[in-house]
Amino acid sequence: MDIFIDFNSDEAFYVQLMNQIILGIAMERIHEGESLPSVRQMADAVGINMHTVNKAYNILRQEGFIKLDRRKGAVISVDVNKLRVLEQMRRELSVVLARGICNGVTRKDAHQLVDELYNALTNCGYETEDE
Amino acid sequence: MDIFIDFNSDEAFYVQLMNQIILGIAMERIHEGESLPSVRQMADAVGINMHTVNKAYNILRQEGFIKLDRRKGAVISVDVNKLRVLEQMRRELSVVLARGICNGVTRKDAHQLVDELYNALTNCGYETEDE
DNA sequence: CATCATGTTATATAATCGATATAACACGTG
DNA sequence: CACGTGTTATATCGATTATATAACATGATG
Repeated sequence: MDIFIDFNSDEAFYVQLMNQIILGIAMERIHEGESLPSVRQMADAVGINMHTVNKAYNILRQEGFIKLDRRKGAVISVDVNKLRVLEQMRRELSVVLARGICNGVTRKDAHQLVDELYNALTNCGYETEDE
Repeated sequence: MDIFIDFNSDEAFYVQLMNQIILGIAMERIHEGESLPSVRQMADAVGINMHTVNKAYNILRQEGFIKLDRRKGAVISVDVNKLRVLEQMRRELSVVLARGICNGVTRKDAHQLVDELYNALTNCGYETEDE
């Protein structure tokens, strides 16, 4: 998991860290059962403070992406909760889609974007069907 | 345009205001050429400060949703920039989709969600095609 | 057992952000 | 002119973000 913090971004460091870890899990660049670097190691590696990393890890735990174990550190362990996540997606997506609709993004465009991102995240080709 | 600010939300007031206006434009509850209430009227109406409304209006102008005219106030005037918005959508969507993928949201689920929201926003039925 | 690294917790500080308040200015309209 | 408008300038207050230093309990290692 190579993580890069953009110090000029307007996104908080802990949010950048969280997002990249979530992307990493989705892209299977890190797998269930594997551990993230310790808060101090991660902090050193990406150049931010220990407590900022700790904050990110704790929210990730709270959201069910990792489990914190004093022995094994921050272990990837997704507590699948499809309904909860679908609700969260619905809320965030509605505004994103509205922005698009105002700017001429068609339904087809939106689906194409979803497919594109889905492929990029799952690396399983160009098929539109997945079940 | 009836706008409601959730004072208990963790979302900033000016973000809530922006989002509801963008949703309003997408849903055609307010149309190109029409004006939003003045910053002071809007502030009174929803119960927040004038400067908070001003901040929202200015960002909306900066993002090309309205034009500020001393005569006509905040006029809806979408400066269509599909490419810019698609880039923004790509960035925001990737994290949303990654969250979903980690939680068992399939490609089909994602498309279904897009369709559902697209229908809700555009009120044009249940068709999956739109061009 | 002693050492070490770990997560955790507690403070403290500085900078930034969000929200409000008051005031003033330039401008267009009635 | 008087009024409402957007705009700008300060000031204040609280919360958030990020850092820093320190301490503690615990698991692993030698």
